[in-house]
Amino acid sequence: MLQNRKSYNIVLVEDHSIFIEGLLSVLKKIENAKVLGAFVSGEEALAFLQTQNADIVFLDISLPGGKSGIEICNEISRLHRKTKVIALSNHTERETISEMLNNGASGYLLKNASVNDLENAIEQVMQGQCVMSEEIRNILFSPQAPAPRAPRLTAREKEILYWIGEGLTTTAIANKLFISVQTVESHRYNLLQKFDVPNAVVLVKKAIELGMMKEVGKGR
Amino acid sequence: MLQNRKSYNIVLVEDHSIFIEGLLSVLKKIENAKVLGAFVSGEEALAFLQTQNADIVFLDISLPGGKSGIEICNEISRLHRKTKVIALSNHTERETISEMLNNGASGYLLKNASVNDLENAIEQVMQGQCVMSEEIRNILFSPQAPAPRAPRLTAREKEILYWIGEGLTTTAIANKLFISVQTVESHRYNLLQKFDVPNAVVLVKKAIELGMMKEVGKGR
DNA sequence: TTTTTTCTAAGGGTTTTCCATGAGAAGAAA
DNA sequence: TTTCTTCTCATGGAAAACCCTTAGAAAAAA
Repeated sequence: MLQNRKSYNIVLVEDHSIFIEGLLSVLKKIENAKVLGAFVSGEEALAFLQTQNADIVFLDISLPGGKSGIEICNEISRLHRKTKVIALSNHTERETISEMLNNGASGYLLKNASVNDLENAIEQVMQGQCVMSEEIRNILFSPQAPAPRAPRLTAREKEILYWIGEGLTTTAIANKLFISVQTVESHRYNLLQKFDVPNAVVLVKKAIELGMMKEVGKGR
Repeated sequence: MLQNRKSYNIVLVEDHSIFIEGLLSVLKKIENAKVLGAFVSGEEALAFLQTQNADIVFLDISLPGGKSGIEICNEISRLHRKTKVIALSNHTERETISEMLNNGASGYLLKNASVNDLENAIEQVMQGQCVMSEEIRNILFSPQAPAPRAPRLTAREKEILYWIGEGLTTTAIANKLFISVQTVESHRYNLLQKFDVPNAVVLVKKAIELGMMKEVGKGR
């Protein structure tokens, strides 16, 4: 193969120095892999990429400093179209994985990947394919968890919901938001309808399960 | 120092092969460290330790196979008194950390440890001291999360609480439990008192936070 | 066997929530 | 501009929750 002639330029972004050592050591064994640099933060890697072109970036998701791997991934693939990003992480949440792929990653490997996995990944990604660990594939393509779909709430409803969760009565909420009691009751009623629940207790419980009770509506 | 003459025999237990590579590479740089073997599962390591003595075992917590790092740690320190175990993990939950230490670990390092950290850890542990990453120390010795102490509930109260959480009305609960509505109301009232909350919404919310809503009271 | 806790139940009143529907105004989207 | 969505407010009645105290019986603990 022609491509085997030239070696691929690789950049590592990873905050665990021991793991970097491992990657270096492993990549050394892969003949057409050449590591240009290893960086602890995404910002450093971005700066480096402005000076040199890389073919592949192995990118961790949990990074120190302001930007997460997801943001870094987005920037790399925006600014350096030819550079392929392969996520290298232990995160197995469906959400995280698709975030990463949606932000331009060409692959997603778990950190327990073998040398072979790495080698294959490099090869495939350079051929324009998308690679991911078996486990990741399973997570991504397994039958969606039976859609615990959250109702779409309006801004006001989120606010009301929040205060209900704080234990305020309808009257108290009305006073706090400077609107009439009837209005709050309307929102309350609509919330119960949207969530299809019989009362505020189950409403809040369900909202918590759906992760919708996190400081919603405080500001306005 | 005398101790520098002989090298420490080290065993690695870790299921991420790349990380093992990193460890090997890093430990190679530490003069008096000698790696006897690296194992993917705890069972393998235990078997190995029956044939050879190790001074130090670097032990991951999440391991494939039946036994967790915590169990392995326990067995190693029970069966091989002279062998020191250093946990090498990314888990930062107070619970996990103290579990590990209670089961005989002499140290707890995070996986983002540097070469220096490793070197120091080896040295200190061999001198009979206990080592841990700065972050771990902080977690362990930081002021206990102000004890979100859960009220002690009676069996009946747990049951009532559960059904409130399921959205049943007082009457419905009374019917379900074959007791009078007044009784249920009493329990309800007492629950609000014990939790010091104004209504059932906050009651359930707080109970969820305290982990008290898990299949409570279903059986009786 | 006392003492304590828990479960049971009641009274009687106040407050809050829930139901269901209608409807005007303002802003955003088509 | 027209349509859609959201926010607003209202009515009026039914149901449920909350308040607080008292109290007997049974079970558990001391």
